[in-house]
Amino acid sequence: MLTERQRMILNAIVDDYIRSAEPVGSRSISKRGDVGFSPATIRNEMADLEDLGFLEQPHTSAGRIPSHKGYRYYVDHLDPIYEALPTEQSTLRAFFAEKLNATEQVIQHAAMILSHITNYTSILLGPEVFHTSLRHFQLLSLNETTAVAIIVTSTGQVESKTVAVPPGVSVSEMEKVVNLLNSKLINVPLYKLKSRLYRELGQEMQRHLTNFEEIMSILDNIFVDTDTDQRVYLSGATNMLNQPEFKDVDKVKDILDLLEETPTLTKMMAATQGAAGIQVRIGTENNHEAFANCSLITATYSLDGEALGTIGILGPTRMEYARVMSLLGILSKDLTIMLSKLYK
Amino acid sequence: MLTERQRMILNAIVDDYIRSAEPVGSRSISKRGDVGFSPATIRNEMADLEDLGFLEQPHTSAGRIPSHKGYRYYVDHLDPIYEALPTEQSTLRAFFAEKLNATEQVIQHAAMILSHITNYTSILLGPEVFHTSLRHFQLLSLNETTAVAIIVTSTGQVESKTVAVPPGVSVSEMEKVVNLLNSKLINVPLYKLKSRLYRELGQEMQRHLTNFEEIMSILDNIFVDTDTDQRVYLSGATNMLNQPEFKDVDKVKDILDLLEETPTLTKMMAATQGAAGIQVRIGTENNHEAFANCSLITATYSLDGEALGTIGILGPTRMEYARVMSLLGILSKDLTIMLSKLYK
DNA sequence: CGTTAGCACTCGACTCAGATGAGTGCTAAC
DNA sequence: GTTAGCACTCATCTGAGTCGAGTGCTAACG
Repeated sequence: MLTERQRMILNAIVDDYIRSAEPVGSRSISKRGDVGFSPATIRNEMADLEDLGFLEQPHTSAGRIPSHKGYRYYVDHLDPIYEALPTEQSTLRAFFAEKLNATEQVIQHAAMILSHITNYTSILLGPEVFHTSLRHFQLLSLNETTAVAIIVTSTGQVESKTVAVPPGVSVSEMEKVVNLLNSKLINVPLYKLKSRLYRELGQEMQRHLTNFEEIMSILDNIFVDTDTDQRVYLSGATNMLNQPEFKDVDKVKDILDLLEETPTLTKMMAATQGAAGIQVRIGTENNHEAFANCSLITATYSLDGEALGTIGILGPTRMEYARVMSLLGILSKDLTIMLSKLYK
Repeated sequence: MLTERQRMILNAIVDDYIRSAEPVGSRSISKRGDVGFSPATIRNEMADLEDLGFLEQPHTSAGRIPSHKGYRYYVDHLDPIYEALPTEQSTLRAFFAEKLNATEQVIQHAAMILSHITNYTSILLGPEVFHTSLRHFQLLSLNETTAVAIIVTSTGQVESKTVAVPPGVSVSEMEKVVNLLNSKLINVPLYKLKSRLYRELGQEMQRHLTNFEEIMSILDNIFVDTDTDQRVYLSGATNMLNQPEFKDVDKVKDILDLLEETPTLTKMMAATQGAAGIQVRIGTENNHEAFANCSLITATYSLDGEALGTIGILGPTRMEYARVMSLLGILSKDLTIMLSKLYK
């Protein structure tokens, strides 16, 4: 589709623009050395690239900037063997040297490191509780009307939920249920918990319990959120303010607002959950008005070969794709290794 | 210290400036009606107020803006019977109509409501785990080397921590300790837990346990953070960007950065913990460079007459003190009532 | 025929001078 | 003590002029 020379020129323009955030002119490309042509020749090619939709011109007599299509081409044809700087790699490795023994801590800390190294905003999705399994269940009554349910998952996460207990349900009855769950449903994945509960234990419970209906509704209540609730960790949101394209408050306000909306974030991050490798969504590919000038790069970490969560970096469309992709690749692999060490 | 007329003029200037964010001139004060003097007279008084340090002038031929001292005077002499608008009050009340039954949910939701109503940033400090007492303790082994400790407090909060288990410590031994804690230390405030543990149970444990030292170090590990860890909830950070004085990215960057630093926030919020009533800290009174142009208004909510946590609003020094103070007053009282209903 | 030098042209960014007007301080009169 | 009047200040706005980076086009070159 593009000639080799066009490819090189497009590449040079994107590179330059990523560094400078200013429209790139034919002269500066020519001077770089890696494209050995005169400005005039490059101008001709640039005009062609603009016709093809890879470049844009803010106004006549300005240089060119990459269009979304241009970024997309750039990313799709990126040199795959690019390696992050050794200093960055070592910072990242140092993180894994630290002894952290709770999943949540690990993820949270990873988010911080990632935003610090990259100078962009990091968004991490915690382990998908959905796919972990039940390790221990407990119901503790707080007073006459409320109780707290505690679920410990196979990854050592502790989820708790306070629920209302209808009058008439006794402590001893609840204990029966808890014992039943702990003896029969250990190691069942959480997303199967509800159906297994009904299918296998329904009859037995009905026999043992006088307030079957009420107790079932309590359990429903407990498991309703737990299995969709993927915790999202955000770090370095204010790094957005460092970007020259967002030096105008109005432009960055919508972005930061959206970052405060955890449900939306979760949904956005989960969109590529399961896809292998490193995903890049450029500008409008994010399907959010506010992120029209942002790119999101994501990777997945896993446990036992099953995707657990997602790590991502949000930056301007003019972001250092190669560097960030390399770093995310390293971190996702290391997270996978670290988590499996923790829970094997 | 100030004459009645000076007080009125200062009041009028602060009011006007809070609304308009623009330096206030003598003419506009005169036209308001509540100060029945000509611009010339008001000008004279304004000059005096500036000499006294209550007002500042951005430049000759501009109006006056309140100095920190001016705001301080304004706040200290605020009409104490100011009432928030009925519509705002009803929004706030509606919040308490919702049935929420976990402390954490309540606080988090309150933070959201508060930032929405006020259009400022809300910072809430969750119940001080420190002062709640132990309701239930549990240690669950995850694999050979790690275990998860679960602490349920009297307010129904569930705190968990994953800890490393040194080799040689057996499950049965840990169970002994757990049983001991649950039978002897229930209802002991968390901050006394460690000392009680050593004083009362040290001997007994030493008798029962072969690995006394190791187990004690695990317990130390578990209780070390729990008692200082006050969770902070932030909402509406981006509301800062709405303020005209922060329309410059550089000015707001430091503020948002500081808001991301939870430990600093916690410390700042806890600074007035325990003080009765509504506290206002204006500009540099916050002891943070970045908040030099911000004011923080806080109130405390409690349980059983003991301060549990703090709710606060952060805004520009030019913030609607009366309105916010009224709203915080209402919310803190209602929170106190709601929490005591939940846990009595 | 692809490449390049040359040149006229475009247009945002910057600068500077003048006009505008909100607001002040001072003085003198009420 | 209060106020009208007035000269003065100074940030903001406006428009003209300049600058320069960058373009597109044409003609010449190898």
